[in-house]
Amino acid sequence: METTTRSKVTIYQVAAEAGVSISTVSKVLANKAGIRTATRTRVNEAVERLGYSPNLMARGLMRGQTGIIGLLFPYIAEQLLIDPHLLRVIQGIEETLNERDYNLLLATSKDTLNPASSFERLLRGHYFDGAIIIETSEIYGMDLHKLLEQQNRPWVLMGYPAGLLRCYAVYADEFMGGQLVADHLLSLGHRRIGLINARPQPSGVGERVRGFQKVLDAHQIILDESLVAFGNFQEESGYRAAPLLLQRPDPPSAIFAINDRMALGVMHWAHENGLRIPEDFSIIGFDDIPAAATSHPALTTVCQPAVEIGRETMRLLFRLLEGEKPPSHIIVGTELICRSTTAPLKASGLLAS
Amino acid sequence: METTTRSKVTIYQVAAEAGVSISTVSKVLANKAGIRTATRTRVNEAVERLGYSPNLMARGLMRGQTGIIGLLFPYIAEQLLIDPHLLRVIQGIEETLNERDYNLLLATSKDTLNPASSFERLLRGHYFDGAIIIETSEIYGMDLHKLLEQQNRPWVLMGYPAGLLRCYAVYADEFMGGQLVADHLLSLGHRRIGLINARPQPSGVGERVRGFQKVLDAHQIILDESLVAFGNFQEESGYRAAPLLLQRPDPPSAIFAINDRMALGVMHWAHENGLRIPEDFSIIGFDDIPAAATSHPALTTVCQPAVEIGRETMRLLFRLLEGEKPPSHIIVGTELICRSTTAPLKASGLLAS
DNA sequence: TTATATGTAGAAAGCGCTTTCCAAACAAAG
DNA sequence: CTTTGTTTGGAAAGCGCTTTCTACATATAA
Repeated sequence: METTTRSKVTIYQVAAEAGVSISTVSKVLANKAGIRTATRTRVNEAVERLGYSPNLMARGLMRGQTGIIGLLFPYIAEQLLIDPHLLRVIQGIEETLNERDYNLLLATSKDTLNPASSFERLLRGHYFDGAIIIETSEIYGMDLHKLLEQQNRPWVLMGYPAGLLRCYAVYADEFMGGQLVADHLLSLGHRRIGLINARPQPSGVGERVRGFQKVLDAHQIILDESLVAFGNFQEESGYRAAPLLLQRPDPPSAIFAINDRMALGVMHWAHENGLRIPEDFSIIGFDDIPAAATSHPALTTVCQPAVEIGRETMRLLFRLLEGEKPPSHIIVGTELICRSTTAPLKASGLLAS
Repeated sequence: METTTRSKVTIYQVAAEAGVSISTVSKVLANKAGIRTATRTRVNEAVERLGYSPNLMARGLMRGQTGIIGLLFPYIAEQLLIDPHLLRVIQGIEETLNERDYNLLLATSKDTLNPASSFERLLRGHYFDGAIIIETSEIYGMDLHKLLEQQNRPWVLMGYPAGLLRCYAVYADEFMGGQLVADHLLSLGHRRIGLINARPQPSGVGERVRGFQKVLDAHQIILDESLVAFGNFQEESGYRAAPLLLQRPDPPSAIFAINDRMALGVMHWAHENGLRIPEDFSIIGFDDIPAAATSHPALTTVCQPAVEIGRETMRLLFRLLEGEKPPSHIIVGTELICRSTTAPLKASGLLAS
């Protein structure tokens, strides 16, 4: 408790305490050459004794950079509730941030009338050295990137750069994810496959369907239009879509729900209606939300390497900050998480055939 | 695109453009008296034309305050996955923050060796005017508050101030929540009540049990020791605890799980084992996580007014920043969310009796 | 010994702003 | 016409730091 620390201790007190000038203190702190070891230790001791730490505002002002990275995350609460994996992304960002001496300033507008306003204030305030923008459908409405470019500061989009192609972006290969799903189902022998799609569809999600479709096409399998239902990403909508596919006279032997929550909804319905998974039909989701691992049976799904996406995003931003000219898009692979809701066709079959 | 904006526009350019001194510009921007309206508009026009916005670092340096509130949130990703309601708290904080011109700097250490380090850097850097600390069991290990006091900056704890009583804190009345649960169950006629407790138990959670206990005591109902199971807050652990209570010869007619996830686990087990809710037994959770509303049947639970907690936390911090001497603890009420997993005793009863 | 190189520390400028204080300028009063 | 009061705007100091440039030692070479 009783440190010598008293209110504001500045570089001047340290200099006085060590009997040197403030320039010397500054140089010691920045570990610059040209200071005798004896002086150096003297300063360091003074710093220790006074419990000094530099005022980052003053430093930022002088250096012309702040050591702060802005994270522009519109509607954070809503988004995270929908997409818990974004949390992992933040984690990856944070990790990489802490390796260097950067800090995260979180901006999360929820002003529906003018979502840019709070961002704008931050952006224009010269607070950050660079920014990361979490992609949400909302951001396309605001002239964020125009603002960002005006500010002449690097920024990268974490997410699918729909309609915003001339920017740096890091995102998961959802197309590949869709392919993985199709490959998996096909390799299990399924040919009659249902799809639970959704609309409106955030930019990247369409890729899941396109990748899926592509593999089916390559195998000359036609995705029966009548086997496609639409939901809204909520579990409830999967629950409602399930009977549309499963109560037909010719139900699919496998279903791809383009996100886990809807898949879980289907499972729910199946359970309540006496259908066994994967004996009666296989189901596969997308996202690998926490609930996917704990559902009964555990859901086979596709996982986005969220932490890695966060890391890569920060890394890209750092390269930009260092004046490099890095690749503009970084796409990280997805992975099939094979659990217990998918099984070979022979074991399945609602149809006797 | 083609705004007049070019690289760095400072107060000097604005002054030149408007044909006044920088002091005048500064005064206009701060809306101070003593400037003729004509001059004022001239300056404002110049600001507009150049797209100027002040450098917040410089301003912060002069004013001695930064306009930044630090949010110290250890292990954010892990925590939010466990407690989605913390998201709402952040939302409440953000709202209140945006009303004034403050910004949120997020510090989320995950450095297991020395969790304080990243916080410490921030804290000592004079970056924030004040801080909010999200209570996690981890924070008690670090000498955060010592550091905070040394920095001489106000801070408030968002959470139950276990062992840290001499601080400002805002938290939910979990004791009251426990009482609500007991009242509800009792009013439905239940007398034989099971409890799914957990350990280790974060500070505030114990209050749920204590409140619950108190009401039972008041009604001279003895909480049968053998009707108490322990989990670890995960759904899985509720699933495992369920048979311990429900497969007894004398099962309870109602169960209080001290969090929703465990309650959901119990429901899961019940469903798989042919028990109907609420016909065969009632169950009630705590937290009101999103899944509680969408479960089948929807879970009766207790809700913490998370957004309000966030708001109150910020409000308390603002009062502190303004030099007031506000009450040190603010406890906001909890609320029973009555859904479909609880029913009067007559309709229940695994026992024929 | 003088000339030159090298190592070390301080003086001073300045980052972009706020704020105090002072000087005009003008109006009102004596 | 002077005195006093009231606006209104600018000069200047300074927030706490970094960085360049200069000055002084001391060491090396001629």
